[in-house]
Amino acid sequence: MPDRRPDPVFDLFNEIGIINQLSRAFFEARLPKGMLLPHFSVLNHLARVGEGRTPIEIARAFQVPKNSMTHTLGGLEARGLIETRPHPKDGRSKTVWLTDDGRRFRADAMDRVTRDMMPILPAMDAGELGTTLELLRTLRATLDRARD
Amino acid sequence: MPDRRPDPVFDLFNEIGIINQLSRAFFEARLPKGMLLPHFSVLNHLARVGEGRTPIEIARAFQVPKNSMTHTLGGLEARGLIETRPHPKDGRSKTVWLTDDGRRFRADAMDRVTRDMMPILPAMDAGELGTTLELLRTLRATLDRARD
DNA sequence: TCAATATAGTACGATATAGACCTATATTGA
DNA sequence: TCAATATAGGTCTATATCGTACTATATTGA
Repeated sequence: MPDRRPDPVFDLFNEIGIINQLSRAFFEARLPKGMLLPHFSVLNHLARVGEGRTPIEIARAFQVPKNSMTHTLGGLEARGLIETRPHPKDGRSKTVWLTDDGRRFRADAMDRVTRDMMPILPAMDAGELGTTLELLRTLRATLDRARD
Repeated sequence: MPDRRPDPVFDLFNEIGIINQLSRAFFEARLPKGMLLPHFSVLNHLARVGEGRTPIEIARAFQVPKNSMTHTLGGLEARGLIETRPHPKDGRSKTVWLTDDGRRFRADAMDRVTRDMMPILPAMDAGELGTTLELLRTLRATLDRARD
């Protein structure tokens, strides 16, 4: 008879929630006042995945409501770290680009966080890290599909 | 020469952030209007780990600021799902207990969420799940220690 | 073709989250 | 012992988050 209550999955969500809190705190302690994790995450996303994305694409990538992303992008634009241009094909939409300041800011922040992250890494086995990432990606895809 | 940029760990944090969003949405879609994931999480924590905890202990368990926990507990108390009693040993503190309504509510919500979670489970290998939980607990402990 | 519907983004409002500061009680150590 | 310090919890405030409703543009299909 299979377990009727999937405790391990609840434990997993619980652990994920706690690590989310801790990593948010870790990052934000290394960002200037007023900059939050979502700001850094979006800059990083643009630098890694590519600029010229639309706000809705970015919102989907982070699985946050588009309103939240509008707000985050507003903060970045007010600080001059991104700029938006009209969408060449879709009049309803627009595209998001890093400014030079934004690129610089992101690189600096990344350096700072990376440096302080280094001592943490040895605690984790590379193989297990791979397995973990794989499982989390599966879980993410499944949850994504489960969302009617 | 080792990788100077711990991409996999950043990827891990990123995946964790996204799953956090998705699981929050999954749970909240199955809770009555106005009830949020933190409310359910605290009820569940009390039921599983034990009642009679102080607010500060609960805040530490979830790694959220005590103010946030005060707010969450306030919501639960206003709905009659928990009650607080003075701390027997510490006049500054108090203890948190489930009410009968709270126990009932938590059991019902758990049933609903568990039922809808069932189809998701086969996507995950039990062994990998164990490895993942272990690694995340290590990471959590490390981050916890890194926090000066 | 063009009416019906879908989608991108925004404005507004409600509420969660969390920082700074305050009060009361506990703990510590000279 | 008791002054100095630490801790639990709350208040006040700022802001992040996100739901609802709206406008403008795109897409669809009869």
